[in-house]
Amino acid sequence: MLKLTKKADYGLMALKYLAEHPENPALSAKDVADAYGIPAQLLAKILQLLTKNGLLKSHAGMNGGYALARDAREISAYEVIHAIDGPFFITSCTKGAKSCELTPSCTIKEPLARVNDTIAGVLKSISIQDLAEHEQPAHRQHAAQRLVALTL
Amino acid sequence: MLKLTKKADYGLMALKYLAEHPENPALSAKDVADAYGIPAQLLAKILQLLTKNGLLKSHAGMNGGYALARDAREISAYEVIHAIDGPFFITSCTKGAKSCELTPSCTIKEPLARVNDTIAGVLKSISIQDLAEHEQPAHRQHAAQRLVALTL
DNA sequence: CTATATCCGACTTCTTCAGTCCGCATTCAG
DNA sequence: CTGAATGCGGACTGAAGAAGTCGGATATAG
Repeated sequence: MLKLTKKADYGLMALKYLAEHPENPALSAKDVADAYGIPAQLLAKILQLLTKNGLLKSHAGMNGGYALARDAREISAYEVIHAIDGPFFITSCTKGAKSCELTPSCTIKEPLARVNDTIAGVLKSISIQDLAEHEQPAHRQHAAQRLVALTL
Repeated sequence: MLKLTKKADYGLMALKYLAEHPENPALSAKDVADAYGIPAQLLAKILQLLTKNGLLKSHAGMNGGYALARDAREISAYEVIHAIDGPFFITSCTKGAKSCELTPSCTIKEPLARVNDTIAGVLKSISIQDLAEHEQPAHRQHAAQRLVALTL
């Protein structure tokens, strides 16, 4: 509950790895999988998804592989998760399509939708570059601290 | 992925319902279940969990039922979710017990742990009272807006 | 005593996640 | 041209967790 799937995790790791090795024109799925001890075939499918969603560029054939489609700063964790796991909603009864069947109106949803937006906002604010840098940029740390101060 | 379980949803709804009916000394699981169209036996187990974790007070026997153990302002959404679904971690490899087995060190975890804390902070800031009130308190809306501004 | 409650463990069913398998298409080296 | 390396993509299996059910024990008001 409230957990990222391993696929999303793997995807983030893979993009981070690519961001850390910009010298290579293309790294194969196997390269990345070996680097992290991830099942290669599984990672392959994940990278394919990311390619289909425009986050990666792929090149088939020998010495082929994947490379970031954009600068690492321009790819957010949100995009990665969204590409792999699809749109996320905190609540089971997403008010998107057919809303909540239960009850007149589960008024609970409205505040939780706001939580949902907040989480999405935080994830959008984190770039692959941020993951690749071992030290977090200072301004982000401060933002996080003030954020907690505000919301508590 | 990244979704609340229905149990947690149900728990929040039930607490909200109790908060909206402070005049009743105790409402039975069936009362609440009927009000929302939730399976009664399932909700019963959820309320038992909440009781065991000190969020509700129970009274067996005829005219028995449940009541909030504290003021609705003093019960956070975080507590409810935690009581029902256990401790939550965004990442599969929680750095709690045995940390991540994969790889030297999946450095990805550190930034995501911060996201985790942020989400927890937001959930802690929301009380059952907030859910029960149809209008969100203004200061909280502003906080959320500033939060997004800061983190984006 | 009885009806209505909570309490609690075991169980089934359903869905989703994680991972595998296999065949096909693309590209490059020799 | 051929073969190896790679991406592409559907189908499948097994395991885990979520959702919900069942049955029985205990407590309590009338």
